[in-house]
Amino acid sequence: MNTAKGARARARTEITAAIKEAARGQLVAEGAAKLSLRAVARELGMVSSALYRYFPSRDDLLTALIIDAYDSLGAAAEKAHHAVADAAPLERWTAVCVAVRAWALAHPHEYALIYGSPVPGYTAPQTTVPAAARVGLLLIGIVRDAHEQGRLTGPALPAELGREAERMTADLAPGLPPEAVTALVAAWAQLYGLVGFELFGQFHRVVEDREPFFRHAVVRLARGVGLEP
Amino acid sequence: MNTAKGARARARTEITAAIKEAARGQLVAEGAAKLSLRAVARELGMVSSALYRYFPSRDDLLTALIIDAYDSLGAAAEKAHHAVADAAPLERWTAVCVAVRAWALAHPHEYALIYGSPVPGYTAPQTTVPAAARVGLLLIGIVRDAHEQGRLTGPALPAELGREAERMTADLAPGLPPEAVTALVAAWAQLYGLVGFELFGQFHRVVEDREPFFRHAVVRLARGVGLEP
DNA sequence: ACCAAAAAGAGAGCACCGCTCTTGCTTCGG
DNA sequence: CCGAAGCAAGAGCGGTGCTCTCTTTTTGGT
Repeated sequence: MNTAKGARARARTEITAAIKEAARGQLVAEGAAKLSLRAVARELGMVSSALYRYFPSRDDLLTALIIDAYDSLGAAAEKAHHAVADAAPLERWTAVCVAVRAWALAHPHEYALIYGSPVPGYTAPQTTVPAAARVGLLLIGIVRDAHEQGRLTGPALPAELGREAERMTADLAPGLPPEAVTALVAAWAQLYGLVGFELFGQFHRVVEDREPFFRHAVVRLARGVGLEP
Repeated sequence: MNTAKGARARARTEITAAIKEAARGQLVAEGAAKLSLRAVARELGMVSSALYRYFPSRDDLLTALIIDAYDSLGAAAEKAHHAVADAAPLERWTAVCVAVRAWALAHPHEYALIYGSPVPGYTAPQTTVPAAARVGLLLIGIVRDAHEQGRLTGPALPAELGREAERMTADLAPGLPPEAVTALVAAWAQLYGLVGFELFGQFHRVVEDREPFFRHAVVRLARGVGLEP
């Protein structure tokens, strides 16, 4: 499908990729706020206006980078999970969480792009949703397997959440106990709280030995969801 | 100390405050990335270069806003805590967490400023530390009271964390059980994961009935730390 | 095979930005 | 009362995102 498209189409995809790569380089060097279309164009030997043939605005370039980042994170998590796919649910859970943290530490600016503050008036387009969901789906799958293996213990849940818990269960993971789904969604958010605090410096002079701390916290998260040791 | 300082000093503090207020206005309207010194100056009827008498750079203005935001959040949390200071630890814990969430929802851009991605090359100056610590100290105090009342139950902790847990305990909350301190630090980070996900749209089409969900998650957090119901 | 249409690049230009420097005016303190 | 310090103003530098126009190149239908 590459060669059949003609020289022009091939050049387009190549240049689009080159732009994204150069932009990613700027991202790791300077951060999202300093990403400059003109600098990207300069690096590629183009004139700035030519860039607008490929991305209608700076924010669209950022959106493309966001989707790539979600996909990169999702792929890293999936790869780590695949390596322990036959292990116990708790191990799989830990592997995914550890992979998320490792990816974040390796790509801090891209992590900030997707889980930090959203840019100015910008709201993430629907396009990002599937890529963003990959880690969540992985965690749901682990809990589902545990449930089917009868290795999921259920905690108590206040009655007021009954309705919402059932709705979330129907939407996200039908068949699972609603209490587990509620705890899972919370654990999902809390995981990124841990990663974000480490990455953005909040743990400075608070947590020093971070990897074991993280592993421990993540196991506690899993226990909260009902994953047995 | 205001009137005794002479007209010039009084004017300086007033203008500094006016600049911060105008900047805060821009912040809620446009977000931190679009905060423009020139626009602030325009709004105040000054010329842009005059602003540099008060803040040596845009980042310094942002730093001032960051400190104010930490203080505003800390004050809101402390006020909410004071209202239930005589209640059971779990209630006090919940009150503080709910206040953090409420403040974040009411001041999303300021929340993004302090708990979102850090700006470009910028590292938070040491000045922000005391203001940033207020909520954490509140939570520590609640757990300490629970411990002194004998209402703190301790969970198991892997041996590998012994060293780090003891160090954190000595630094943050000497006298408390190290397992509780470890869980507390994790819960502290996880709290902001919950708030951030709601605020930055990650819960869109996932969690709908957010306040009860949050309260529930926060109670689970407290249980994890060892606070009895 | 040709030729109109579509796509792409180049350049000039607009309005804005952070920031610096110089020039006068006002207030302060000895 | 007067020199020094603080302050506002203006011009200007290099940078930004983005638009518009003009030219060249590639494409696809007749």
